[in-house]
Amino acid sequence: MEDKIAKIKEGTVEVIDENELKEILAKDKPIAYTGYEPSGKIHLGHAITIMKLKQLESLGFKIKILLADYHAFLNGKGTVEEIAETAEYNKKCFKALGLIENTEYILGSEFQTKGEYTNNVYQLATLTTLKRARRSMDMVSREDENPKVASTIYPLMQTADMAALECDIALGGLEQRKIQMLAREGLPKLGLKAPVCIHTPLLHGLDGDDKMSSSKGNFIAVDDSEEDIKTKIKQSYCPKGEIEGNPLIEIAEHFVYPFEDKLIIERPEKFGGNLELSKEELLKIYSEGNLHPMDLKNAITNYMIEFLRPVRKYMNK
RNA sequence: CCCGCCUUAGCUCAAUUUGGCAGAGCGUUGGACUGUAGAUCCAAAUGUUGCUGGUUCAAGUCCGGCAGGCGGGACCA
Repeated sequence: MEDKIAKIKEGTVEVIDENELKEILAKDKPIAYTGYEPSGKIHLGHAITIMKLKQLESLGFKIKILLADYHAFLNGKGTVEEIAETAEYNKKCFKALGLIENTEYILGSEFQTKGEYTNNVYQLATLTTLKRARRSMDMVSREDENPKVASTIYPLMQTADMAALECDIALGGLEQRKIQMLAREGLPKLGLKAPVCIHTPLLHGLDGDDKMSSSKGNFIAVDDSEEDIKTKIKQSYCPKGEIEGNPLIEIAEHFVYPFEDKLIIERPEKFGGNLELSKEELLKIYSEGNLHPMDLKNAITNYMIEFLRPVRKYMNK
């Protein structure tokens, strides 16, 4: 039990609430869900949550992935038809990342117009202030000079989703935090049980921006070609000696060390020869300025090309 | 339904009272400097001026219509 909790917490920012998590772990087949707005590219940021879902699956959870087509529509991401296509593509990406057999993929529009669901949304609408709803969308909403009513319906629907999907855990990136907290507050008011909310950290963009995001093009997509991975990493922001906000250090933390004890760094003799670094060693040597950024970049490039090889393979078949 | 205002490069905005070759900053791209990127320096690219009709030798600029947006008013039997 304690062991499971430690595993679940690993690589997350917060679990709200840990005591409730214990109760959930006692259940027979608890349900964990994450919702994704269909997106043109599935990138490493998405992959962090997918990997966490995989882990939850291995710990006995049933996984539900919401392909949130209506949410994307409300967020101005395109026409319903375009979004439906993107959703199919995303589903394939998620499968390529390993969520194949025991994962239930659910299209939002399949249930988000039903009576009980919309009733919950209307109930929540009477309980939620405009400001609170808008504020919850700060990190999620597409920036819009003229914000639409849609952006305030969005968090209410996300709350209703949790009830409809009967989830015990709602997993999401940290940008979801305010919506999730709104949900934890709102659901009990409807006499419903709020899920445990788990938030994963946000990856910095390759350009050093606060957030890796498909709209900014500062990401590595899970199905990027080897060439794309190379050039993207080569052009990445990577200040010497700095660990904080360094996207390549973050990639190492989230994509290398959960799976490998050592990161292999190959470099010519004139630069000191090859190295194999544990996480602690990497952080130490890099922050001391004793590992050249280019060596780190080359190592991460080689690693990520291999890491994502099965994904590319799956996507191409 | 009525009135007023707004719409110019990817973004923020210029374009002299009184029509005269559509510009800047940021961003983007390319080079220089670095064993990476960034910073810095140098260079370059980018426009159906919301759409549409008209006046004029000449319209971003003046007139009409339309669309979208913002603000207000009216209606509240």
